[in-house]
Amino acid sequence: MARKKQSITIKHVAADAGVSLQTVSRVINNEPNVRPEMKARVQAAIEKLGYVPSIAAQRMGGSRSYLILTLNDRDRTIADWRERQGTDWVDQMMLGGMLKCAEYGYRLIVELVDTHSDHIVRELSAAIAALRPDGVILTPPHSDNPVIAQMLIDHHISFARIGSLAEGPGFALTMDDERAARLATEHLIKLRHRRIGFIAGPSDYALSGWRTAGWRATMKSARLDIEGLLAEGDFSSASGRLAAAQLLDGPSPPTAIIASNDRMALATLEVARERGIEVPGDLSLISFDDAPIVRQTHPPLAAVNQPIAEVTARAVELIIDERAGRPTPDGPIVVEASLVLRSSTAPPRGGTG
Amino acid sequence: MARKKQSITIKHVAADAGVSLQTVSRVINNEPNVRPEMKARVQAAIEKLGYVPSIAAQRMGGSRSYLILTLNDRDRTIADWRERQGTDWVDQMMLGGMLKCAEYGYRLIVELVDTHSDHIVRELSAAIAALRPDGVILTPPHSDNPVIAQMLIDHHISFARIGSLAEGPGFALTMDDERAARLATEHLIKLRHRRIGFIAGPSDYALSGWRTAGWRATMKSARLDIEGLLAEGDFSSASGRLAAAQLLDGPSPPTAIIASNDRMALATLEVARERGIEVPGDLSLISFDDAPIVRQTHPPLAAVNQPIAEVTARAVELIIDERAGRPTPDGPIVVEASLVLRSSTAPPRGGTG
DNA sequence: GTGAAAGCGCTAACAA
DNA sequence: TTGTTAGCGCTTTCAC
Repeated sequence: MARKKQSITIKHVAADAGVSLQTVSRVINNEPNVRPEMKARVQAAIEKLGYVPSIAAQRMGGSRSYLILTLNDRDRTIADWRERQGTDWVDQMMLGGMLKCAEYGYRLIVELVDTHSDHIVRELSAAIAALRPDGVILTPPHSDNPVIAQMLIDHHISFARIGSLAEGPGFALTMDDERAARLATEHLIKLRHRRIGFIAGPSDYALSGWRTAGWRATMKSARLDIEGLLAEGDFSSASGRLAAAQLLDGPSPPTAIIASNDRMALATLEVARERGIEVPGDLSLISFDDAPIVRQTHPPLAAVNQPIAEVTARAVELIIDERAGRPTPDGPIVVEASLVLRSSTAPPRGGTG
Repeated sequence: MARKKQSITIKHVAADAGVSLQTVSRVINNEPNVRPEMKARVQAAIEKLGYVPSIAAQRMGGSRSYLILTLNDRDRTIADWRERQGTDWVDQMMLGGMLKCAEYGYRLIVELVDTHSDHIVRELSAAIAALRPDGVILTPPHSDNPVIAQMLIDHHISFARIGSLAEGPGFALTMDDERAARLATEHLIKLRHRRIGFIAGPSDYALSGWRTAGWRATMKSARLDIEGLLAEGDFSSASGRLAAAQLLDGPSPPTAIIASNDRMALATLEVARERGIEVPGDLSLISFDDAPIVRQTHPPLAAVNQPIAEVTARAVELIIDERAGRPTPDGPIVVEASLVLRSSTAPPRGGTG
């Protein structure tokens, strides 16, 4: 077996095909103005030599880097990994994003960044300078961060914002959290619940507002009172326990609760169990996110399933399309979440709340 | 806010500090032969301008790419992600690998490859040619693949093999599967079990052999018979069911079972439940891997916890050390797995098997 | 200890 | 339609 120490470059291909470097470059990049015959010859040489362009060199030459970065919140991501509860967000992002990237010869790099503004500027600058990615995918809670957006604009980097409805530069993609909350609320109303509690997420996440709004609007349409039925957590388990306690210990507790994420839903389940409140007999429970863990609880939890893989794949596609000069849609892209029913919901005792 | 369209390069730093490009380069790379005074001046300029070296350019210049690749089995990884059971392997690799990479200014890129030999050569070639990684981390079942090793050697790329004991080039890292299986077996023996079944993994994974060997050796030391107590699965749930059935339906079924991964352990739990066999009353159960899911079952499963994050961090460290010319250890690196007890084990009914 | 030169593999702008 | 010429930002020689 020959030791090919020297990797083969565009030069070798050009020599083998008997054409200029530029022609090879044109073939590689699928550019026009190459006769089919030439193209075939070059491609034959590429095949034969097993040539693959160097991304570093392509970058240097001033074109694409074939790198797409995802920006994820460092603390939250690491905490999720450490807890080993199954980090659905990152997993599903990789599933959707990496596979789509691979289709186009791109790579996805996960970049963890600090939430604090001054850190984020430094970290993102460094990542951009070092990697020169072709595109960046923003995830909550960074999706609508104006500082990040401006930096990306300055550097002429395409970007997508997952979980965002804001207009402006960059592609906005949403799973329509408001609609998702509505679905959950309507399901409970249909079961004849009248006192439906809601545990909101932290306000630095735009989606927290949308989810709460969806619940609030649906309750209003059904002429149901929401007095004492809203509590706020920060997505953590501890905050979920507090919120659940607040709702359940009130003067007129809910017969159903929707929690804005899995962790808080699990906390609610715990609190209910401690108080001898049966789920779903005494209390129906619906969760947001549908991470692996909610399928294993007793009872398994109904949940809003977020199509993170799909939305990430779309984000990648949009970035690549834009870079390639293909037309891209205008408004926000909507990939709808769905409600997955399991055995955590039931009619309230007595048939009405 | 100024629009810095043109990113700042080593030239700007050199100009600002009033030195040559070369001197700046030396400072960046911490090379000798720079007077402290010069060094300080250059570093001040770097700070001031917020300069970050371009990885692409560094690569081009013929030095490090600051990229480390992990090679993971495509089908298995995607299947895990799709099932959404919490993909512990990849998560934990990222946790350990990314954080360690970040410490040294490296990035980790997850590369999915096909198991088939001819595909793997093509895919790895392409990845190497495109990315020119400084190092590659091999995971089972690719850790001892001689074709991969030879390619990496040919390209002078450092590599680490996770879950390998083989000598030869590349760093071998192991979680000592044999010892882990011994721990599990000994725990059961101490509980007075005498018929301890073992569900092995597929033979294309070297670690399957080690785990089985650990169980076998421990049984032998305790003078316990293993007749009819070994079944083999392929890490899938279906195979786990078959294996469990094979063991439990035998003439003299085990009072305890060790399964070589979580999925097969869960399958065993299911099969037991179907047959009315109580865990841990009638059957003790220990799992390998300790993925999130086994904490949520009823009962939660005792499991061998694989320190994947730590072992990946070590692998990254070894690669970076080698690249930096620092001394690296000789033999295989051992990061020991531990046995996590939960409520799935108990003495056998009647005190003896 | 420092600097000037050449070149890494590729693409953009130009010329033919 | 094709080929030629400059760079891209950095690191490596090898002088000084």
